[in-house]
Amino acid sequence: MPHWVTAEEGTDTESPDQVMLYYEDDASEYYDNKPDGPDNIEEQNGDFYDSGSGSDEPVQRRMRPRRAVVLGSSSSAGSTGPPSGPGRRRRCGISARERNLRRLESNERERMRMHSLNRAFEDLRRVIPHVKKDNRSLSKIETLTLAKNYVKALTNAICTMRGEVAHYSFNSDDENVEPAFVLNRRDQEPNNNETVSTDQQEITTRTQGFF
DNA sequence: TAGGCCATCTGGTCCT
DNA sequence: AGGACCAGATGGCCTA
Repeated sequence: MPHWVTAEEGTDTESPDQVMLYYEDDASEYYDNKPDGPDNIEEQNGDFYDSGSGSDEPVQRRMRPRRAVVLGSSSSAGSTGPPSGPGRRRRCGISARERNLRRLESNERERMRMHSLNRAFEDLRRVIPHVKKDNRSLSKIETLTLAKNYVKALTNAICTMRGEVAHYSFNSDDENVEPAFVLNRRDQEPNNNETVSTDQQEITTRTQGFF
């Protein structure tokens, strides 16, 4: 466990508005040696892999360095809501140790939440036809933009097949992402055992040129 | 070196 | 009350 140091360590009577918490150098134990637990990140040959997602892609795992943190001050996120600082609401009857524990638990939950969000992004990347650019995976914004375009293109294809007018047109914003379009995912994923139906091939062919 | 992308921390707000 | 969600801040990594 990290050694949390407060301005008045050992007392529960400090004003939360003036307490400064910081990690000592040996606090890296919490970050570097703590079990990975639910996110299933495994280190292999210096790279980290997400065994939960089934991906062979190395998962970037960058440890944020410990830095001084002032609790109780109106730091980054206080732009909205009531003014903070002296007089701000405080939890009654919660010791500094308890607050620290809550904060660490909250951080862990937030980390898990972001990991699950990233897994969802990875799943989305897998189902969007694209070609890796410079041998790198799609960024998040590219993934979302491509997905949007893909849905629009598929919708238009369906409309065309029904003899209806296409629902969507593609504007310049849609062209921000320019990864080449892959006609057949099986070309991209040789081990993919999925079968592509005739209708799917038809749709795929009709969406050519939208990406 | 600047800029893009990202992970993480953090505190406020919303929801159950 | 506590967890989920959100957005701002920060700093590391990578590439042009």
